[in-house]
Amino acid sequence: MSSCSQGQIPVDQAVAVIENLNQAREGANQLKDLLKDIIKSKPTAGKIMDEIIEKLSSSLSKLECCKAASDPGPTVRGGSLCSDDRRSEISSGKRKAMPIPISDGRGANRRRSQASPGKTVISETLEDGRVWRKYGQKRIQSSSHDRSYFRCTHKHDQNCQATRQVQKSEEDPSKYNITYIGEHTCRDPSIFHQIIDMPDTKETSNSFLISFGQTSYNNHMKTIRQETQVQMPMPSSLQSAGTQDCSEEVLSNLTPGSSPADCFMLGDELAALVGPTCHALNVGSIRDQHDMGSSLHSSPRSIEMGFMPNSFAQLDQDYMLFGFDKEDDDFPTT
DNA sequence: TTGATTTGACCGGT
DNA sequence: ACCGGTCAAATCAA
Repeated sequence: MSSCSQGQIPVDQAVAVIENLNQAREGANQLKDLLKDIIKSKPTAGKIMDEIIEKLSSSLSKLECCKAASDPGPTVRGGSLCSDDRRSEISSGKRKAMPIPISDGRGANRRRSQASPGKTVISETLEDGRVWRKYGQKRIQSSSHDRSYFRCTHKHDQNCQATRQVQKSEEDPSKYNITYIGEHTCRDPSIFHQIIDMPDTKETSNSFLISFGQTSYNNHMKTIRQETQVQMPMPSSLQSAGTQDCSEEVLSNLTPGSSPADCFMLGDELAALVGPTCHALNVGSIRDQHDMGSSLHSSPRSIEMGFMPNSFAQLDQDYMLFGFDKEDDDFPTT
């Protein structure tokens, strides 16, 4: 049985969905074009259209990846999943003095095939909601600006193959041309926002959010269905005393600018705060469930904790997320 | 101390 | 041989 790598959607259905999404995106683009005069006077309308198109594109790319994953095809990097695990072999000293045997993988397909140019976007910011790690920078012949190379932070811990290339725009150096290559296969909590953004999808029907903060979590959170959201003031004891321990099985999902010290333990106090309003959450027992995947994501503006029973593969089911704003600004959208 | 960035070297494709 | 993508030691920063 051929199915997507997440084991959720049969490929034949995925193909049909891709077809529908393509038509929907095409229609949205046409609609945007037709409404361009209205969009000029009401930029919000244009923004909404852009978001719709973006969501469709995002869903499409995920499904395309899903479909591609089911087809036998060339591997991205010579089929080696651990091609750069050579650090342990080169213990110390200059690399120049260390001849590398062909058999260790260095002779493998090191350069990515140019047959897959990736998806290029122009952005004023490098932020896109993902956590990237820079691994190189090169002066490019055809450009006056250097090109920077980023890989997903979770390349090693989750074998995520996503990379991006960032280059300042030739036309407008204040903007960046960002080329995304490969799909994220990691489960970065940043994508929780994308899930939360889609209140009508199946994904959120089983998700829960507790948001602490002086104001609503942000505009994203306003879209969450009422029955799965609990708003409450930030407990003072969590602001201070609760920050010293981080014994959860926390993945390295911290965004730049954050620190491990931002993590905190959710305890019985929170369970008491949640109370019967959110009886589906057995907060007191969460930290005792060792087979539960959990992750923590923090940024200068918010802290989120996600808990997924059993494995990341079941992200869509019984997913729980906690978060609160440190400030009452809108959460950065990317 | 640990994780991220820098930067020259290495390597494969053209 | 050249170009561009990636590696990894050195360095930086928190």
